[in-house]
Parts: sequence; C-alpha cells; structure tokens
Amino acid sequence: MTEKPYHHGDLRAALLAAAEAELTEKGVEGFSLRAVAKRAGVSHAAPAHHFGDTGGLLTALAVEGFTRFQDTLDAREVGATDARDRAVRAGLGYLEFALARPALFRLIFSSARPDFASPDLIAAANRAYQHLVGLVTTLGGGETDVIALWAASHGIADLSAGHKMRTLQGKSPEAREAMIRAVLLRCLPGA
Amino acid sequence: MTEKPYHHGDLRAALLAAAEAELTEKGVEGFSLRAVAKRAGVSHAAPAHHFGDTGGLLTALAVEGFTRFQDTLDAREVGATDARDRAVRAGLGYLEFALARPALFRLIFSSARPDFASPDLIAAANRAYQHLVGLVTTLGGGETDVIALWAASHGIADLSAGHKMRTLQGKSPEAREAMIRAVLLRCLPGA
DNA sequence: GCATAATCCTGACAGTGTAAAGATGTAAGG
DNA sequence: CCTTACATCTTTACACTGTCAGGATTATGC
Repeated sequence: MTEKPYHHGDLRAALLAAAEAELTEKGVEGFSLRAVAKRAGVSHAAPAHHFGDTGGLLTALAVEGFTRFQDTLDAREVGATDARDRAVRAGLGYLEFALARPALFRLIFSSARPDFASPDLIAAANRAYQHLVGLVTTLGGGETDVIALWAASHGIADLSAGHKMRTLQGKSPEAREAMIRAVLLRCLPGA
Repeated sequence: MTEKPYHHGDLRAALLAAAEAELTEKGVEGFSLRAVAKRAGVSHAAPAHHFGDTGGLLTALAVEGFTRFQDTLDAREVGATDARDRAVRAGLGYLEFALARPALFRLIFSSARPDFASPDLIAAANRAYQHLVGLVTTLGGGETDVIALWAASHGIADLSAGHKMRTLQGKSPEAREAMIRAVLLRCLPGA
C-alpha cells in the first residue's frame, strides 16, 4: 500500500465521512469545506470535482442524513406491541436521532445550505414522510392526524436538540420517555 | 444635519436594524458582519466596539427577536373567547411569527451563533416560556400539557418556516387555521 | 501503445471575522 | 478656555473561507 496515491480510490465516500465528522464538531454554521478536504488528506479544491460546491457536498450529506434518520426510526419501531405503540416509538426515534446527531438533524430540517430541490434529497425526504403517513393511516387517521404526530415529534426533537426544553432534560430517562409517550398519544387518531 | 458626522449618534440601534435587514435577506447562515457595517454606512470594524464580535451582535438581535416573538403571540391572543381559545391563538401566533420572520425565528430557535448563556437572552427566553406556562396552568394543566402545546406549536411553526410541511401550504388560510386549531386543541389539558 | 477522460493539485482572487493601532470627536475638570 | 481623558470610528493587517482557472498525474477505452 503506497503512502499517497494520486488517485484516492473512493474519495467521494471519504469526503462524505469527513464532512459528517466536521459537521458534528463545528455544526452547520461553522462548516468549512477546506477543513473537510484537509481532514480527508486531500487538496482544498478536490471536493469540487465530486460535489461541485459546498452546497453540493451538504446536499449529498443531507441525503445520507435522511436515510440514517429513517433507520433510527425503524430500529425503534421493531418490537412494538401494536400500531399505536409503533407510532409512538417512531416519535421516540425522532427524538433519539435529534439528540444523537444534532448537527445532521439541523442540516436536514433547519438549514438553507443543502439544495432541497435536488431529486435525491426530495426522494429521501419523501420516503420518510410516506413512512409517517403509513403509520397514521394504519390507525385510521387522516391529514390532521399526520400533522399532529409530525408536529409533536418534530417539536420535541428540535427543541431538545437545541437545549431549549429544559423541563425534559431535568427528568430521568424513564420519566422523560413516559412524558413524551403521553404527549404523542394525544396526537394519535381516536385519542 | 451634516452628511457624515464622525460619531453616528445612535450607531448601536442603526446596526441592529441593518443586522435584521441583512438577516432576513441572507439568512443566519449567510449573515455577514461586514455587510451589516456597509449597510449602516460605517466601517467594517465599527460594530466591534458596540457588540464585541459577530456573536454579540446576533445575541442582541436574538433578544430583540424574542420580544417581537412574544409581541406577535400577545397580539393574536387579544379577543380570545376563553382560556382555551387563548392558548390556541398563541399557537397560531407562533406560526405567524415563524412565517413572517423566518430568519429571526431560526436565529432564536435553531442557531448556535447567538450566546444563549447571555443573561439578557436568557431573560427574554424565560419571559416567553413563562407566558406559555401561564396559558396552560390557567387551564389546569401540568408539565406534560406545557410540553404538548409547546411541541405542537413549535413543530408546526418550524416545519412551516422551512417549507417542509407542504400539506399545510396547499390549503386555504381558513382550512389551514382550522386544521391547526384541531391539532392544538388535542394538546390542551382535558382534551 | 496512445489518445482521451477522470481525478487531483497549485495558485490566485475576492470576501470574511477579528485584532491592533491610529484618527476624530466629546466630555470633564482645572 | 484649555487640556486631559475617554468614547467612538477608521485604517491596516492577518489568517481563513469558497470558488475558479490551469496544470499535473493516473486510469480507461480503443
């Protein structure tokens, strides 16, 4: 294995990994393309060929973020006792992702830097949304119920990621989960 | 009135106004301190004396933003038929502010650039939170109810400000408001 | 093997935030 | 009134940023 081959091999993936690390350390607002390149051990202009500009890199990262977001929800849903419990668990997964990867959460939900007109990103976002719709329609809910569950889940997650909701931070994990379950249950159809 | 006095007179206020204009045009992530100074017709290092660094300016702007946020909610609450309607109207004001001033909304809720340890900012945020607590406790609600109403209001507002919730965008203003009222009512105590 | 394309680097440019030091006005005290 | 101190603003400088143009290197197709 040569020390530094001119061609990286899979620079695109390496840049994405470096970008995610950079993002979690500095946040969306402190994100630096040159720092990502340096972290990947490559020249500062190397990312341009793969992603165009900074927005392109962040768009690709947002696509990856959306799938990881959905993965976290899916993982939480396994073992659900019934359809209602499954919807509640999805909301808990929403929060879990926001707390585990706040920067990625901000990138996909509260940033203007990715190109949200990108077909890939639209597709990734739609997958997550359609999954939510499926959860609610299984319970016999309609548009209003989708909005209710989404808003409550997102509100708790976003406020918790920004450390705004200190009432929840103070509680023990069990008490916190019980509280959130109670809130989410209100948003389910036929409550 | 001389054209350009060396001392501005009230540069601090002028910079805050310029900063808000700059923020609404470029967003938090495109915010530039030098552009603010140029907009105020002053040297690029002038803001430093009044606000220290960029974070200081954005912190002061966030304090102003929080009071305007609360003003919007208060304005919506006048004319409420009862306590329940008042809480619902507060939620509608939450959304109104997020749509009218999305950049300011992002600054106070989803940005890491202001110094949220600043006493002024903490005080402004606490005022808004205590007002929410008052709305809920008047209805006989507890901690869980506060979280429910806040999360739903914030979720709807944040997702709408980011143009993520297209279900609501498509509706007419009347249908939209009716839908949101239905969601918020679920979060009130004794639903 | 050779032309071509893909990949990565170097160098340059305008723009950014911040710090230091100088310029200019204001205010206070004698 | 004059001077001394202070507040305010400018100028200059530096390191850093994203992006572009052009050159160097390697892989690929024929």
